Amino acid sequence: MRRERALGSVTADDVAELAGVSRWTVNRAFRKEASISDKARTKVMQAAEELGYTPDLLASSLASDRSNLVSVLIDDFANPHKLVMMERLTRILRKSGWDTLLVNTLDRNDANAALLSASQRRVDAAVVIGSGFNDNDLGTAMGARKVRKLVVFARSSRNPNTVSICVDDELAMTDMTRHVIARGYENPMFIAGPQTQSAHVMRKDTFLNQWEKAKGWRPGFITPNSYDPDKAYRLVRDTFVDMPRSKLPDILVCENDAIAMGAADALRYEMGLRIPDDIALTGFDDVPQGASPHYRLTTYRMPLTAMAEALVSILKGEDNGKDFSHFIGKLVIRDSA
Amino acid sequence: MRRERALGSVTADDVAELAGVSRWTVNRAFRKEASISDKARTKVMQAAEELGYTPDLLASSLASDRSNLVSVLIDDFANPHKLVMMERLTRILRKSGWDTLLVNTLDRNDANAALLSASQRRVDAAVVIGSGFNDNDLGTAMGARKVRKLVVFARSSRNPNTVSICVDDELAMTDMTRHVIARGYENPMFIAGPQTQSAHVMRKDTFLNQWEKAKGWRPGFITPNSYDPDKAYRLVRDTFVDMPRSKLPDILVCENDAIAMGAADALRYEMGLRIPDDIALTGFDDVPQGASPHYRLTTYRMPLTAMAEALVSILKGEDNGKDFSHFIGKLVIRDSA
DNA sequence: TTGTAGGCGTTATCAT
DNA sequence: ATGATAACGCCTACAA
Repeated sequence: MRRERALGSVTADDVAELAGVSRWTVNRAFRKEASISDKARTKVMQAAEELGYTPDLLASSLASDRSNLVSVLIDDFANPHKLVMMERLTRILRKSGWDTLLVNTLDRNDANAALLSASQRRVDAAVVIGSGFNDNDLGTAMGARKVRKLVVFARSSRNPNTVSICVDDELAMTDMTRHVIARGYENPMFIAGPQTQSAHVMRKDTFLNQWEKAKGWRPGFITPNSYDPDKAYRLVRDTFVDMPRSKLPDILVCENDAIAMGAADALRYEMGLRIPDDIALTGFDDVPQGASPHYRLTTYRMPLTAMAEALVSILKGEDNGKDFSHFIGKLVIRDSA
Repeated sequence: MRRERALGSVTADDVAELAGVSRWTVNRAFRKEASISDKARTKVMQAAEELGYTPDLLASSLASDRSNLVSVLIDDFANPHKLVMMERLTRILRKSGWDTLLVNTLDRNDANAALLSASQRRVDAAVVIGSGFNDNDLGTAMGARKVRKLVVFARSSRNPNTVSICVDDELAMTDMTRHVIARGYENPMFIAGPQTQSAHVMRKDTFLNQWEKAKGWRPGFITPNSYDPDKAYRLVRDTFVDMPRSKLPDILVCENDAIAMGAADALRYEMGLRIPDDIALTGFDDVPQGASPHYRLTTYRMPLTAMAEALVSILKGEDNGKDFSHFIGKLVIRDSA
């Protein structure tokens, strides 16, 4: 009982018949490392061309248990750095033969559902980019357990079941702290991102520790509890607008660019302060907007390409337990501090 | 000859056995509109829970010829509006049961390859967002019947094989032109995006036509040939920096926000001009950054949610040939013009 | 409402 | 180097 053929569907059998070979030979012709004679291959390819045949990835995945699919979970689209990371990831993955499933995870519970549905598509790995995924959930969640490989991107994770690909935040922030000190700032304040228990972004602690070590006292910090520039804007305005100028920090060290840009806008447009003359500012991520003359943001750039390539090596199983959580980026010094 | 079982793979058969029903009953339990007794369903669900069973979407897609997968092709990550669109599309699609395959199409040729690989995954539709995809290429892709449905998002397309979901650019730009005229500007210049033969963005022509109709003369235009803020910056600088102030336009009408923001930066930081006092500016898209106090950009917001929902209705086949190329957005008036 | 047969298009494995 | 058999896990159509 043959069902109606799917639209424009040509199978390996059709090609095999036309080429006068078996279906398996057709298949071999389409893979690089197959033992097949040149003659057979060209014959097959010709027939395939003629019929417009291309292998069906769905069937292939089902049979081989490899999907060449990676799902990327993102929970925060207010941060422009997400766009940069997505561009890089999708580009490198595609170049290496993987397609990317982009999942917009609405909230924490949803992340689990997303992981689950990713596993139902048999993704080769799930990559998590964002702060809303905490290590505990990642370890215990039903969805997480069913995914072959779970990768935390651009953030360190202590969960033993996940691999994390990220810069060495401690080293990076130490560089930044040195720069701040070298520039002669004396009264810093840190603006931190979400303070979830287990999203181990070490930047805040590193800055505070390093500063304390160098100067003998521990600066304060505030947080908008998110990486949203608007929220940072409001927080900075509310925190500083009524403060006497003499008490203001001389530099705001921000956990990332999204926060730094919001902070910069508030300082400038709510309080009429000049950057860096009246108050300086640093970020992290090096988003394109931070380079604009509005900000000229001093920041830190992660080696995203290398990090994406690390992901590929994990997918290929060529990582041999290598540690990818200590990438070294680059301090980008501009005018903001 | 049983192959080794995939990691943690539980099939409907296992559940069936445990629940004491047939495999097909298990299957029915997992779909909403199936005729199955409550008793059978709860029994199945319990067994499924116990074994950690979830249906395999790959096998399901293969058998049903429906993947619940949409591929979204994007060719330009410099424009921040892409992030907004992706957020909306992925959210609405997911809510409606579709997963999103994000494809970063590296260049024009690549678009075809991307469409091909999408078809190999049997996506239910391919959605194209960007300027680098021209109607002819899209036409041939469809001609080869590679993709079931081809949707051009946020841009009109004349190709009869594609559906386009977009605002009525003519209406939108007419609104904008009226606003510009009402504000009393007299010497506008248009900054256009890529001038590919078949990317029918009508904004430029509409503005020029409307202005001519109202004022009796046709303004000039320039183009950075892309929606990249940096390129717009350089173009505006190079075009105007040596021009006597008296000859400068009094308003730059830009095809979108990405261009407008680049232009604004150039005017301000290369030429020391104030916006809107010395020269005014309008954009299109209403990206978040345009709302910042740096720009306070007068712009136009598309109804992205409704547009994404239109996509869903197309996927569901509930669109009965409806026309989705005349959505109405909203003029967002801020300080830049 | 439930069960059965056949098929979706490929790949792993073994045999020639 | 090539061919053949048996899965992969589910869905459609039909029968009971």
